[in-house]
Amino acid sequence: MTTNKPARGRPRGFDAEEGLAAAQAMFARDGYDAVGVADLCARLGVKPPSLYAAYGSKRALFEKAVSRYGAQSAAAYGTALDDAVNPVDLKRRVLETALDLYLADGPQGCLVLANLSATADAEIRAALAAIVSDRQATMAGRARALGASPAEAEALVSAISVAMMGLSAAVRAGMDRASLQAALHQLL
Amino acid sequence: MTTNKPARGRPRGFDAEEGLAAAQAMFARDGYDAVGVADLCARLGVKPPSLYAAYGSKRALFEKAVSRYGAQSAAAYGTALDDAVNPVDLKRRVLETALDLYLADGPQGCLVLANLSATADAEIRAALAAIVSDRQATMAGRARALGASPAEAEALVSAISVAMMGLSAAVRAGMDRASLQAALHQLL
DNA sequence: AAGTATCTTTATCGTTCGCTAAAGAATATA
DNA sequence: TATATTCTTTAGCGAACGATAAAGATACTT
Repeated sequence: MTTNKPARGRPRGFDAEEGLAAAQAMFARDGYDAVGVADLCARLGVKPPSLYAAYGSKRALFEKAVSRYGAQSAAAYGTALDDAVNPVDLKRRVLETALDLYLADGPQGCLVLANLSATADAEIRAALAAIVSDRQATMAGRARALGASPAEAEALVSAISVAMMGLSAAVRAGMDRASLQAALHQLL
Repeated sequence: MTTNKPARGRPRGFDAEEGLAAAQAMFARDGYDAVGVADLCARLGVKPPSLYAAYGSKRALFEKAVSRYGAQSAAAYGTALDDAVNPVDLKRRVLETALDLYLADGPQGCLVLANLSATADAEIRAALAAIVSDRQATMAGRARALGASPAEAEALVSAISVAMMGLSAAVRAGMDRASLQAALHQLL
């Protein structure tokens, strides 16, 4: 989709999309605060001005990484919502999808939830909270479409949200997959 | 218990226990990384050298705050474990106790779990992880005493741990008490 | 009163942070 | 070839961080 225009000046010496993917992995593993501009530059083999020319700022780079993560995970969650046949089944499918996602590419948890909990930057927390809020609204709508009352849908979404936050934190705390699955089935 | 020795040199100009309580509240609300030495000094009405003379370092102060938190919460969790009549009841009692604790004195969540998720300092994370591990061992022992098999006790403790992490994170994310309670009862 | 021990204040130190001005290098167009 | 445009490098800025040396203040002990 990124139409390769003829390009005017000196071409960029690195792949911006690869760099974004690497940055996303670093932010997911270590968190926004713990990943420094120097770390990112070292990983991308680039000096700070190149990184700033390509992405604008550390925050902008993080937000691009969050967008990328959202696009990646949207398909999995969409399938879970589409396939659900009733509200309780929705909860099970969403949480199992989440756990699979959190354990993919190493035990990194959820980029959104982990940084919502961990980042000191208030503006970033607000942006992440808005994403979570959107997710919750989508789930509540689907739950109502599956027959839940508004109050039931709210409660269901709250339970899913708490469980997702717990799973993300537990994954990052090092809990192994078997224990996580045992925990999840106890919470369904 | 703190025997007031006659005191030798110039007396301290502030109450170290009050300062510790204030620091604990700050660490609980904002997290270890986000609370600076300057913030602590401003809150205690003290210059850095006084704070360092009294507590040693920012990390030492945090660890004292964690100890204090542990002593405060031990009674509540002890009651929950003591009163439990079977493993499932134990889970319910521990999680309800946790939620009450997390909402006391403002929506601060769990000092241990919140900082385990949020802090960039690896040594602090390790110390907090050890505390969590101890807690888990205690709960598993009590679950076995109430008739759970070793495997059942492990699964139960994993579920409790995931739920506690989720509750702490959800509290800190601003979820209201009613939603938290609805979520909790869906996860029991 | 003299001496000693402890705390408080002032004024930083050295490091790391995110970020950028200025100059050089590589591509396009004219 | 000349010029414009864009990226990269070198070098470093200003701010915030945790922490401290040195000097002054206040208590107890002798």
